[in-house]
Amino acid sequence: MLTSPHATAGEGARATRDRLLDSAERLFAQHGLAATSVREITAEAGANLAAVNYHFGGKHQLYVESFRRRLGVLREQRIATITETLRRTRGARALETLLRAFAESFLDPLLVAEGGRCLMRMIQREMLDPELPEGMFEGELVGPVRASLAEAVLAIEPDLPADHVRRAVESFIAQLLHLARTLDRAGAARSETAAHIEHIVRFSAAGFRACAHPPGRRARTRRDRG
Amino acid sequence: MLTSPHATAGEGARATRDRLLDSAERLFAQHGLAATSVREITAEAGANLAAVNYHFGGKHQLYVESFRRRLGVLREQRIATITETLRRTRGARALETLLRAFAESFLDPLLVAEGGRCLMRMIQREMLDPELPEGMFEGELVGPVRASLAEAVLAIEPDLPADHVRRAVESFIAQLLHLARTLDRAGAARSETAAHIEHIVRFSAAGFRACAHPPGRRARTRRDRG
DNA sequence: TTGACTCCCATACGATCGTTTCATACGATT
DNA sequence: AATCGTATGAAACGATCGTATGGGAGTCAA
Repeated sequence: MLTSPHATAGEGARATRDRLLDSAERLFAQHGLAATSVREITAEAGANLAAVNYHFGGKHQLYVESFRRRLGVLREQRIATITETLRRTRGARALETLLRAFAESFLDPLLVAEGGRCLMRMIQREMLDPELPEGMFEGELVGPVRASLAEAVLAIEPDLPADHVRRAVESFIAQLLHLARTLDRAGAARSETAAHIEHIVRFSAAGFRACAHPPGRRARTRRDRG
Repeated sequence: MLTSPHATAGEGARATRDRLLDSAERLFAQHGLAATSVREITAEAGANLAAVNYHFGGKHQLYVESFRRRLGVLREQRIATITETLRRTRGARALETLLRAFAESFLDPLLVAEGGRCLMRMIQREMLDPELPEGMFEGELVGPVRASLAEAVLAIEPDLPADHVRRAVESFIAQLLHLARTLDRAGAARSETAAHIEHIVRFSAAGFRACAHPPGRRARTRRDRG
């Protein structure tokens, strides 16, 4: 009702469809798929109850669509951060710089307090109760980003065993996800968050370097305070 | 119907109540509070639909009760692992030993494949959508365990700044939670899991030691390959 | 035997859910 | 002007939800 009742056909349709996606994203993030009713979504979007089935064919497909809309850009954004940082970073502290840049990029959607907060919650939910088509989440976001980050770390620290790096990337991301959960519940002060990121970077950089040959002695890559 | 229809009054009642708790725990863990119906629970427990309201006063209180039943023993079990390991461990690798013991204790409920798997999922859910009374989860499990582990690490590595240790404990637990999620979805082979635990221990031990004085130079506690 | 109490059952109630149906209004096309 | 496809609206459908109700079976004390 904010715009003219119908506008031109195509334009009006797009508006309703997008308003549904926006409301759905917010509500699905807040309460989950099962606990969000179509009536809630359409009411918040200022649309008719039947609009969801008309535009998307059902509640579940609206859920998938509201997810798909974000997955691609999030993936490209994160990978771009990685390759960009890798391109212009050299020196003994390159690993820390890379991890810091990725961490900030990773948590950025959460800090802007805008619609970004939603996506992070949707991701956490999807990790617990997968509702997306098989492999969509892993294939379109998690897998590529993980691979890109591991590759970048290996470019910086070529002496580390690839297997160790892959696991360390998991450890690093696990901490970021955990911090994201914490921030999501109690939106901490910006400075406090920066300190937390700095901790994760230092903690993880040491962890990345903590292994040269898996079984026996510790890493001694001479890059350790060169 | 497995036992005699009623048995003695007290005994029969206890049986139904406990069967409800068991089924509720499993189903709440699998699908969440909202997505689990009272009818499902009572059907699986072989009880009447009204039994939930009779014994617990409602669905939500059954949820809380099925949680409370486990929180205390889990907390004591984890703290006991910490203090016990701390008591009988000395030497340069004491930190690794402590972390390994805690990690195995932490993931143990997941590996037994019995009812333990449930609790882990319930915890992950509770971290996303808190349904328990305010502070119950944090106060009865998370807080005490976190404090106990931080204290133990400080006893082993007294030179580390307490602030850093507290954050590092978070980082360590974040990795365990992440691994728990992974194991929960795709129950990996036992050996694969052991290797993953070993990685987390080494990664985290390095992270714990990665800081002597927060801003400037790295930790050099001389314990690093003494 | 009676009454009180505990536990369980079958059933019903009101609410809410996702989805479907049918009717209408508008712009574009012929 | 007549027609068609698109977008929306109001209303209803059948299903399922959590909870409430009333009664029956069992035990125990008086």
